[in-house]
Formats: sequence, structure tokens, C-alpha cells
Amino acid sequence: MEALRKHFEKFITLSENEWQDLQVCLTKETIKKKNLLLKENERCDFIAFIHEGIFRFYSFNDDAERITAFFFSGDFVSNYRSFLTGKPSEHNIEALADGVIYKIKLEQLKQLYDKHQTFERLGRLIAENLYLTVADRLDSFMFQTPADRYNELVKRNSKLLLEIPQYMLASYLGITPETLSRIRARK
Amino acid sequence: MEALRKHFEKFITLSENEWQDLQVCLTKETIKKKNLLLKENERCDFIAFIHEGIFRFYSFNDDAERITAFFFSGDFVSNYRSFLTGKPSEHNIEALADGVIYKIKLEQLKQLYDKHQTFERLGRLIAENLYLTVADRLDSFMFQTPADRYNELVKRNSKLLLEIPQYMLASYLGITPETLSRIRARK
DNA sequence: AATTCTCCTTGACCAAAGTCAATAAATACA
DNA sequence: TGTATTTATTGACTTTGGTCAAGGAGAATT
Repeated sequence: MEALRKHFEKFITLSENEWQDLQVCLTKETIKKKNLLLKENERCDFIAFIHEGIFRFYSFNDDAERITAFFFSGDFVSNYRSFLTGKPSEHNIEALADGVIYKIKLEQLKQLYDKHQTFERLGRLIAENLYLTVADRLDSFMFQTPADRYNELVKRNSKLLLEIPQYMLASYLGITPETLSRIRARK
Repeated sequence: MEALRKHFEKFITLSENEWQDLQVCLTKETIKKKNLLLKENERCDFIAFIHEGIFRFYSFNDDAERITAFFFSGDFVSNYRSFLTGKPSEHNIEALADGVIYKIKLEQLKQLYDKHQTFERLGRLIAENLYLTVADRLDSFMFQTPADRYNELVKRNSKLLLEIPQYMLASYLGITPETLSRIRARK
């Protein structure tokens, strides 16, 4: 639970009182490798803080799985679009390893927004952060070649390289496993 | 000014008092066609509400201009990344037509955030909205072919089709003018 | 009205990534 | 330990979009 508090405090400082109110909203869950945290067509009514574990966020395009994102311990994981709009998710979230998470439900978060201005601000900061993350990723798809994207990933994100099989990385980079293998070969 | 109030009220209801506080922060500006609202390497310290006009958001990749977004009357325009992070902009914002805008500066917005919880919420809602916009665009680049993207644009965004020359649309779709011309030809 | 730009189209060719198929290497597991 | 399965590599071929170049249509300017 302390890890969780530290993580929130990267965004904002919580008073003892606010932290208490937050804690009662959080429910701890465990999840086994290969199980789904969220299924296609379900509404995503939660945000989960990952205490332990790895998750992949993917959907089906025709018949092929396409991975949009990975999440690690210390991250928040959710289908944020479904969470914000109330529309059913077009994606699945799958545990790639056994995990422990803390969930907060939409309804309870709304109550926190109303109760303390601090949470309203936290909500803003999280949304701003997510904006920056997606905007970066959009840029990489608009302006970079697959090789560029792979090199950047190598530079920045050794965690992905160590923990994720190559065919999933390829999907995440928007290319086929064959192409990724060739990119790696010609270096 | 009433148009502006209506626009904010799409997001949130402002009390008379809050609306007064907001108004004193807004400065009206006019801008001529082909002039820049923001230059590469400048910090973007404002968000502008477009009362009248059309803007394009673009940068240079090697020597070629690449357009990331268009903005119309009723939209907020800004380099939101630069605005949030304080880093210099990698993009230009150019007026494609004579325009009238209302600017609010970062410093003043921060003061509003502190003064009224309502503005904190407004800030959150705007960030959430921008998130959804970029996330949609990322999806279109990850999962769709250029022809798909063009067809979607035809379906949804007749404003772009009417007001924007084809070679700029091509850039916005991430393809060359030649390719867009061919996509249109084979229908 | 003539000239000059700007924008769009079309063709020939090229490069990058996808597809399909075979094989090799690594890992899981019985 | 040996077998089966999953993952990674390589080759031959195809597809898609980019590049370069030429030409034409429209709009703006003189």
C-alpha cells in the first residue's frame, strides 16, 4: 500500500485525510498469467494500479492480434477510452505474468472528484500524462520508420526488450515478426 | 464573447462569478492569413479559443512539411505538449485564413485552477477530450490503410474536405499528394 | 486576355514491408 | 532426457506506397 501512495505522490501530495478516503476506494485483486483483466465488448469501469505484473493491451484486426500497449508494475492500467466514454471496450487486457493490482471504480473516483479538489487535480494530471504518452506514440507512427521505432525502443525501454517476446514487440511496433527479425539482422 | 461562453459550457457550467474571472484572463487577438500563431522552437504558453479562422499544425520532417492537425472556429488551438511540459515547440501553427482568437496564458490558467475547483475540472475535461482525439488518430494510423483513413475523413469531416486543399489533406493523412490522388481515382 | 502560379493527375520505376513457406532454435513439459 | 510446441530466422515473391518527371486545369495577377 505504501508503494501505491508513493506512486500517487509522483503526481500530487495527498493529505492523511485524502489518503484515507482514497484507500477505502481501492480493492486488491490477484490475477493469473494469461487471464483477462478486461474483455472485448465489456465496459471498463475501473482504473487499476499495478503492484506486480505485466499486462498487454490488444485487439483483433481482421484475424490478427494487434498490441497497442504494455503495462508494468507502477503503471496504471485501464481502457481509458471506455472508462471516459462509457462505451464498450474494443480491446482486451491480458496478464502476461501473475499479478497483483488495486482497482478503483469509476463511481468511487467521481465521488473523490467531488469531495476533494486534490483528486480533481490528480485526475487532470493523469489525463495530461496519458495525453503526452499517446501523442508521443502517434508521432512515432506518423514520422518514424519501423526501424526508427525499434531503435528508439531499444534506447528507451529495456524493460520491454527483456520481458516481451519479439513477435509481440513486432505487433506493438506495427510490423510483422519477419520484418522485425530483418531489422535486427541488418545492424 | 457569448460564443466563447457557450463553448465552455459544452464542457461545464460556469457561475456568473467564475465567468467574470475567466473573462479578465482572455485577450482578443486578430491574425492574418499565412501568419504564424506559434513558431518552431518557441514555448507555447497559451491556449487559444478560435472565434473565427482556420489553423494548421505542422512541422518539418527532413525537408518536407507534415501536417498533424487542423483547427476550426469553436476549437481550442495550442501546442498542448509544449504548454504542459514547458518544452519548446517542434511545430508551427499557421493561420490558413484571417482569424480572431481569444488567448489564455498558462500563468493565468494556473491561477484559475487554484481559485475555483470548477476550472480544475474544466482542465481535466479538456485533457480527457484531447486524449480521446489523439487516441483516435493513433488508432487510425495503427490499424487503417491510407485509403481507410481517407474514406473515414470523407464520412466524418466534410469541413476539412471543403476548406483544405488536397495536398494538405494528403500530408494530414500521412501520404503523398500522388497517392491521395490515386486513392480518389480508384473509386 | 495573356501569363504565371498553384494544385492535381498520371505514368514509369523503385523501395519497403507484407505474405507464404521452410527451417532452425529455444522453451516447455511429460 | 526426449518430444512437442512456440518463437525466430531466412528466402522468394507480391503488394503498397514513394519518387521523379511530365502535363494539364484553374485561379490569381498583371
